[in-house]
Amino acid sequence: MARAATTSDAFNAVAEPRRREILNFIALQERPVGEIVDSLGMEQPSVSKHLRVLLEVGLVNVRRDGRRMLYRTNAEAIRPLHEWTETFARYWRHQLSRVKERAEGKSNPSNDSERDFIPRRKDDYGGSKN
Amino acid sequence: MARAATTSDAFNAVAEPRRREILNFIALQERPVGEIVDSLGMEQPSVSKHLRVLLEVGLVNVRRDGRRMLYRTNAEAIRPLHEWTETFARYWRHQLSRVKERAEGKSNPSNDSERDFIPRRKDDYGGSKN
DNA sequence: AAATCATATTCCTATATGGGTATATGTCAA
DNA sequence: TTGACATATACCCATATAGGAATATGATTT
Repeated sequence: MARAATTSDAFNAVAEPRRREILNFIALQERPVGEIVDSLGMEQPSVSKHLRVLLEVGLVNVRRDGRRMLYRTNAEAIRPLHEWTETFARYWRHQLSRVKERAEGKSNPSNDSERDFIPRRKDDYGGSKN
Repeated sequence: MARAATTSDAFNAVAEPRRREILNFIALQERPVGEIVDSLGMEQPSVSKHLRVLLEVGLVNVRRDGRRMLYRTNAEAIRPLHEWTETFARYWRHQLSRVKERAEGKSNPSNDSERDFIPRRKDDYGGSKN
C-alpha cells in the first residue's frame, strides 16, 4: 500500500506546507484564487489543485462571485488536529521541572544510554537493485 | 516533484494514522518495540519503520535496555503542530455567535451561492490516457 | 561458539502525489 | 456571438511511500 491520500483527512491535507500557507492566508477573509496566486507566488494550477484538496477534506469553503471563486478557511476542520496535539500539551507543560534538574546538573547525559542521533543506513532506502 | 518525505517534518510524520497511534501509546511511558507490536496489532517491521520515521523528525526518543529498545514520545516535537493549529482556535471559539444567528434563522443557506459539496471530476485523476 | 530473543533493514511493488504545461470550462463584456 | 478574464482539469513524470516477506544485526544466555 502506498501513502494515504492527501484527501483522506485533515492531517494528510495540512502536511503540505503550501496548503498551510494558503490556509493561513485565507483564514481572516475569503479571497479569490488569483489573489492567492499573486500573494503566495505559486502557479495558478497549483493553487487550484491545493484548494481542491482542502475543499475535499472540508478545510475550506467556496463561494462564487461572478467569474471568481472566493475561498476561505473553515477553521472548524482544524479542530481535530488541535485536539490531538492538545493531548500532548500536558507533557511539555510539565517539562519545566526537567529543565530545572538540568540546570542543576543533576545527571550526566553521556553517562547513560540515552540516545537521540539517528544511525546512518547503509543504503539510502531508495529500493532498486538489479 | 512528488510528495514531501514523511521525514521532512512533524506535520508529514504524523499524517500517518498508525504513527499517531504509536505516539499516543508511548506518550506516558517508554515501551519496547514488541509491546507496541502486540498492543497495536501491527507487524514488527512496520512498527520499526514507523519508529524510524518518528525518530528522524525527533518525535520519539530511544534508549537501549539489553536487547530491547525502549521508545518514548517526545511531546516537545509536537509543539509546532499545536501552535500552528492554535492560531486558528480563535476562529472556532468565535463561532458561537454564528451558531446563534443560525438558530434564529437569520439567513437561508440555500438562497446564496455558499457551497460545500465537491463537484465530481470526469476522470478520477489517475493519470493515464493511452 | 551456538542457539535464541528483540529489532532493524533490505527488496519489491502498487499507489498517490506535486509541479509544469496545455487546455477545458464558466462567466461577463462588447 | 466573439473575446477576454478567472479557474479548474488533463497529462506526463520523478519520487516517496507503506505493507509484506525474508533476512541481517545486536545482545544475552547456555
